[in-house]
Amino acid sequence: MATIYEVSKLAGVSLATVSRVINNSGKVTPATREKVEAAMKSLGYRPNLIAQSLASSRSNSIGILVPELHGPFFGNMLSNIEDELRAYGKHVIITAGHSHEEREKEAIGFLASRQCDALILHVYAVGNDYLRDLIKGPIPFVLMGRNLPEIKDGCITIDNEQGEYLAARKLIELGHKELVYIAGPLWKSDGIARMDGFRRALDENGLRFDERRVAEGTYEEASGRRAMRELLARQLRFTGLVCANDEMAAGAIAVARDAGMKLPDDLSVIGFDNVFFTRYMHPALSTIHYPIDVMGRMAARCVLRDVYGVGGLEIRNRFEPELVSRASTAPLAV
Amino acid sequence: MATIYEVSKLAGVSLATVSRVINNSGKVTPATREKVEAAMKSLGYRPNLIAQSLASSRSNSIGILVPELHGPFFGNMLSNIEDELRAYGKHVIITAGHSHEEREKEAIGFLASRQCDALILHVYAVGNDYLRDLIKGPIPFVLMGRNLPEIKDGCITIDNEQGEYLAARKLIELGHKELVYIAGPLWKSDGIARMDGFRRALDENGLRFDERRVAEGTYEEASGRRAMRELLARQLRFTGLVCANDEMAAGAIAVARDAGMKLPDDLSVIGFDNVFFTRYMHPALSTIHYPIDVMGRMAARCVLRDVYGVGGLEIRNRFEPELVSRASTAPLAV
DNA sequence: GTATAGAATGTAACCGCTTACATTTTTTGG
DNA sequence: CCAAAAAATGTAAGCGGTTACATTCTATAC
Repeated sequence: MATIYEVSKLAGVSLATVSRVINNSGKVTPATREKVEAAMKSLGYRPNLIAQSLASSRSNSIGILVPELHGPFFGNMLSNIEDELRAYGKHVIITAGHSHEEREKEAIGFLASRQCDALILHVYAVGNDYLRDLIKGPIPFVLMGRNLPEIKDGCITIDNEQGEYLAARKLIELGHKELVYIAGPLWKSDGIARMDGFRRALDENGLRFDERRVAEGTYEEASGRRAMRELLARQLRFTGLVCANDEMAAGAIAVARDAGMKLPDDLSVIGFDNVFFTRYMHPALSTIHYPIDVMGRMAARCVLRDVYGVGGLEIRNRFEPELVSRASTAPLAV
Repeated sequence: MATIYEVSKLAGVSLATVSRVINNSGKVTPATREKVEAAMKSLGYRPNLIAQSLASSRSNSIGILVPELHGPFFGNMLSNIEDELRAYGKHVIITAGHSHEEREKEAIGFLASRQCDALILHVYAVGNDYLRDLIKGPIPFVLMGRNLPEIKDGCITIDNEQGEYLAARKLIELGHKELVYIAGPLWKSDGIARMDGFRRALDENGLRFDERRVAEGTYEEASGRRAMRELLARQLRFTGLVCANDEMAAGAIAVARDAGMKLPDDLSVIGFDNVFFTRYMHPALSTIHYPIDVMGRMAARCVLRDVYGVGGLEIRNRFEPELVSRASTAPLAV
């Protein structure tokens, strides 16, 4: 690989001048610029980003930390973040934290030592205190799916409580009075918020919240299956199922079918997130739309604005979930 | 952020010694090692990976290029690659090429200037000649889903032709004689191979291959819908549908249903890839298993072996697709 | 106790670039 | 045509590490 030094020699100018044309900074005569560019081309020169970063203490790369790389949810987010950032010549370094405290911390450490200019964090396991300490650190970050009052403008959130409220209310409006709930992990803030929303819908409609009608899952499909089995084993009667996310809904549906239930005749089901495959399901799954794609873009724009001083970007921090009504929810059969 | 210099001062040793304990290289007395470690801890020191890379021309990071970050397929691959690499303290830089020649090349350029120690490439658009040139370059790479004879040991592939052969044969064995095919993009090598496999199954069973019974898609769900509409518009009779991947199958199924077909009674469908959501579909989709997870791991191991000299790794380069029989395929109704 | 090999540590150049500042060249105005 | 200001270019000191080589220390053998 050719270095800046060879370019400067070939072009007959100094290192500084070459650097100037690379970065489009400072004044350079069109004539010399041309000479330098010709030299660069003829050598196939590409700046060494590592050296640039070290010298300028700016890496033009943004670290992203998500719980998982697979699955239907985060890929979408990553894709949009990368898109938005690339348009401004920024790059992403992606890593997974697996919702595990130590691994999340380690990942943040890695991204930091990698000299990321900023971080986009979708974390569950680390505590707010840890994040508050992180604010004091040198590297700015934006937080997804989680609110930290200290950095309000750097949080991209959605109203999970309201979302699940809408979901449960939908079933109630359809006439269902006997509901069960498959919750997300109740140590995660969104898991709690969603369950709260479910409960509020019951309260507002004079239905009793009953712990026996709730089973906790992990947001994974298999846990949805497990949860549904538990629920069935409890011998309750129910005609409506609210799931804290779509994957668990998919799992629960499979088990319900095995148990002989017909959808949506015997059981109406509603999920949460509106991931892409809900449309492929049969019946297509009703759900709550979580605009993770837009939210990813917004996180990227926060970085662009706060770290790189890009102006004129339209940014929203707070999102409202929306009901998506499909075929998996039907009026209660009389 | 503390630097190595501060550590060395606090510990009362030289830079070199600190470097030695960081890298566990060379000889260091237990006593001094302890002093240094204490100093590092008390300063909260973390080596600057950028500086390390520059000095050592080894970045411990591997560049990954995939067509897309979203969708059901590549997330799985990324997840497994990252897992495997992390276990050896290596890190990934992920980027998307969108099956677009310029963007793929640009991405490779970026990863190269980022001083990646190696690349894992899942590319479609760049030609073999370009890849051959890349071999001559300084940065080793492994190729996924594509074969380049020059670097046989660095290719992780699957027999796409055989896979689609199995798929079509399955339907034929079930008694279906009137098949249609929704192909992948026919400019992609796997798109072609899969169609070849479909054709071979017909040939071997005395069925005629008819271009009117083929519609080309892009591997995306929407294109599966489009393709199915085309097929229906042609007024052919068919009882079996082979799709070049699962997403298109999902789209095609939705359209077939809208047209009044019942699955699997009126139509048997088989996909390809065995992505996670095929199990959530109803009827669950028969498909061809593509072990992208294991293949990701293997790619990672190639890098570990070839670039970092890790020994004793079990590595497979060539994979055989396997038929996964589920409920979407049924014997032809008489 | 001393010579000597081997182990531990230190010194300083270098990785490829940026950038503050110094120097040279060009432009401008009287 | 010359001085002063402005513009273009050059010089050299880092950025935070690694590493070849030089130096110092320790242990061993006689």
